[in-house]
Amino acid sequence: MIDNNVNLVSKLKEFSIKPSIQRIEILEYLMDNRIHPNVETIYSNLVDKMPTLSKATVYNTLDLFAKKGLTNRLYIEPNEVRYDIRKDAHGHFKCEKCKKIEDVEIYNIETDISKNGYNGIIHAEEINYRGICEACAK
Amino acid sequence: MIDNNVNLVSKLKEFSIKPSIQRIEILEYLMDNRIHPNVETIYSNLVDKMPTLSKATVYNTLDLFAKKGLTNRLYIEPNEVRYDIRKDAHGHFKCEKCKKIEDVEIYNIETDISKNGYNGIIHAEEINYRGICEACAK
DNA sequence: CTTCTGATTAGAACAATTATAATACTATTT
DNA sequence: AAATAGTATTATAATTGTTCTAATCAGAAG
Repeated sequence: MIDNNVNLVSKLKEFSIKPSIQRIEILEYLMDNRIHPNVETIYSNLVDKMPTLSKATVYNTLDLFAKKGLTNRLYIEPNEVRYDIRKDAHGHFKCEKCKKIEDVEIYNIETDISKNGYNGIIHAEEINYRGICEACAK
Repeated sequence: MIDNNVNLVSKLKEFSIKPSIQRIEILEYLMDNRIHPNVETIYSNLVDKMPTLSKATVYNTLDLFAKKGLTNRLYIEPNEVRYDIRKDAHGHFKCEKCKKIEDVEIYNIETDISKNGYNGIIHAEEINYRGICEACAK
């Protein structure tokens, strides 16, 4: 546990984020639960452990994480932001039946629009699919 | 005008949508304004012409259009759904400065995840970029 | 110890969306 | 033409994710 916290703290420091108990706990939750959670899910899972936690803190923390490049914001849901700590290029699949969001591997991808003559500055890229997932399809 | 409406009506029928005045007007707005509007924008632009229009009708109509495959719902914004009538494969670029959403062409794209061994049923695909657009970048 | 800055909180405010119940319209059948 | 059934539309309330704001807290700096 202590050893684990050392890792979490150094992870935060690696991204120039000052560690606080709330930030460590939120980071730990994200790393242990790769389910692309929303703020509500994160909050309700941590509030038992940290009774003084507020939703605003979760929002603030995740905004900070995103700004520092530690997490990505996912806009795959119409009405809520999801968060993903996995940083390598991959896509997401939202199952319309079971509602789960899965990572999907995307090989051979060529979506670098700068190679297509686009000269804007790209900060983030997101590839989303919607449909029926493998488990629900059969 | 009458001629134009004929086109709009046949477009609706092509997608098995029963024409109504509201549906014709909303479709016309989408075809004339390729700005990926949200419900609010569509509503406020049409309410002068059709004073009895309600937002619920706009929501219902766009949900119907999406279900029938006439439009796509875009989740590029955190808290609101945008609508796009263009149906060929392309991406979207949201400028964080001027807030505009542009279409971006994506050539050489290989995002067909079924080719990567994914066996789910894909209903929709979305590729979003965020950053600073060409106009704001220079 | 005091001051200052940034972190955190709690709760109000806001805005997009959905749900619901009532009303109006349209087409069909009698 | 009248009655009926089914759909379209409305108006409003309710819900919900997010942001804002003012107050408090914790820790660092002087």
